[in-house]
Amino acid sequence: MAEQKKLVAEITSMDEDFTQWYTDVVVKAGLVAYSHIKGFLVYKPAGYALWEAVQNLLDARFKKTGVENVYMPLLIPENLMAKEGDLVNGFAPEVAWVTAGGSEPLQERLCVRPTSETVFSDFFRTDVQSYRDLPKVYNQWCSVVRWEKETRPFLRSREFMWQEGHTVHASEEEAKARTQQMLNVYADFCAEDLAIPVVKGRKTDKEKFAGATATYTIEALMHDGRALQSGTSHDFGTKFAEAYGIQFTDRDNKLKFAAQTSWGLSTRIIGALIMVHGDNSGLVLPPRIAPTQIMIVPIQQKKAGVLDKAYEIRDMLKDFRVKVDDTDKSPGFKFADQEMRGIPVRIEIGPRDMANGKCIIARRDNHEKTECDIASLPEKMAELLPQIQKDMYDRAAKHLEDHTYSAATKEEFVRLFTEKSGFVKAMWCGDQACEDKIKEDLGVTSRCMPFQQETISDVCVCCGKPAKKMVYWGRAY
RNA sequence: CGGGGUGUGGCUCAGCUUGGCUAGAGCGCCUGGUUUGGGACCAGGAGGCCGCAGGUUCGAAUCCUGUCACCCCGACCA
Repeated sequence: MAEQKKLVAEITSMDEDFTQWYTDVVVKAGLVAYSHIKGFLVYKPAGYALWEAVQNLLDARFKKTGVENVYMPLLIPENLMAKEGDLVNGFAPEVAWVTAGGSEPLQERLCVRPTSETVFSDFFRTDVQSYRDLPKVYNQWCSVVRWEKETRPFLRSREFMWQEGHTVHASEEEAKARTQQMLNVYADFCAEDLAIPVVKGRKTDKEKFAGATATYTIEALMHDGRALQSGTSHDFGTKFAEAYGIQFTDRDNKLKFAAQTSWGLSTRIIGALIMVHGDNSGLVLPPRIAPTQIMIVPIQQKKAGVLDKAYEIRDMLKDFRVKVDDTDKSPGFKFADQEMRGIPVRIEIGPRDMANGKCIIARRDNHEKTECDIASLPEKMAELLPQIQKDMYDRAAKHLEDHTYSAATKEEFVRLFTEKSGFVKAMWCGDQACEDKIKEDLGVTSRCMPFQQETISDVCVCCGKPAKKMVYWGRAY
């Protein structure tokens, strides 16, 4: 039953053309539609439901750590944006501007937020006066705009939805602890809810967020061996506080600059979900995130009692997110369509099964079909859905492991990136010139300096000087 | 921003080179019927200022000029 043959004719095989496969899945699974503006997407119900599920699961994790949600303005005056030099320079090329209100030109142009450090900082400036006001652990769910030149659904769009957390603290240690805490929230969310294993680490100075003192990241590996930065957490130290004047009086009656963090995870994570778990029949959703977990397909649904039985099964399974496909499409169409959409479990029920009180259960992740007593379905599903979740994580973890290589020498490094796709662990001297050269020569970037360091050799894989850090390298989306 | 390509019913495209009748196909959609365990079939039906503006011509989807948009490939990015 676990046949690999392509059951759905409309999508390109992922081995043939991974990029085209991705586009086909995104469109055919009904996640998004293109709009009239490049890089701005219509999120259809199936796509938005995924984002809602991300929001619900992640927000619940945030709240457990004391996060409060707020909302900040969409537009930022140019002078406010300009106060922190690195940030402006970092985002300047991709900012969209509002220059007129109605028919009147504006005195000062307004930028559509590419990220909200500036507005949060400006707000904190007046809102924080005493150590008693700290910490403030805020988050907003919103969309931001970055005028990207090349766009891909979910992976890189000009408008994208995300959450951005912004916090202020009385000490730099506390801020640093918060960045790591949130990075762990992201990593746990990916592993437990999305069944996506990630590598946790710190970004090099070249790759870090404009204006941050340190950027931490979770990096995931897609099915084609390319890396995707899936969530970031930034430590600002007191840098923004100094630029925006966020000072507070501490216990010792001294005026001090506050320490800040920010952390974000975007709709890009949906791209990761597609590219980590998807197969040649389409999307494959882990049960915990799947908007619909079980779809019941009645066979010969016009025969007396069949639809009633399907609804009866649905009611038995009301602890799960379950639906009956009672459209008048043929069963074959429904099977293929639901596979395209990634629904984790399908239950087939027809006259043949009804006669002996059984039904067919089909797993989306491995195409396995089994027979099951209708009466024992609730227990069976309570067991099967977590099993699928676990199997999907294990498969992704094995893929990550199998596609993570080590290179001790430059020759090995070059060979691996020429012959293989995935992460390559290699030593680095800490000099940006080597990062630049590696990018130039191989099109490969440093993904992160993992928290779990190893010593592969003593010297930099690029220049041969003494090594400072072990780095995960990869081709990134 | 540089190089290449494409704009024709909801979608994928044909027609354009060599201007000419009422602009076509497949898919999808609607109605009715027969079907239903891996993308069903029959019959009937609806739907198009040919991206936009101007020009040439008796006549333009087709030729010319301009313009806009999108796609692909490179330099920048969650």
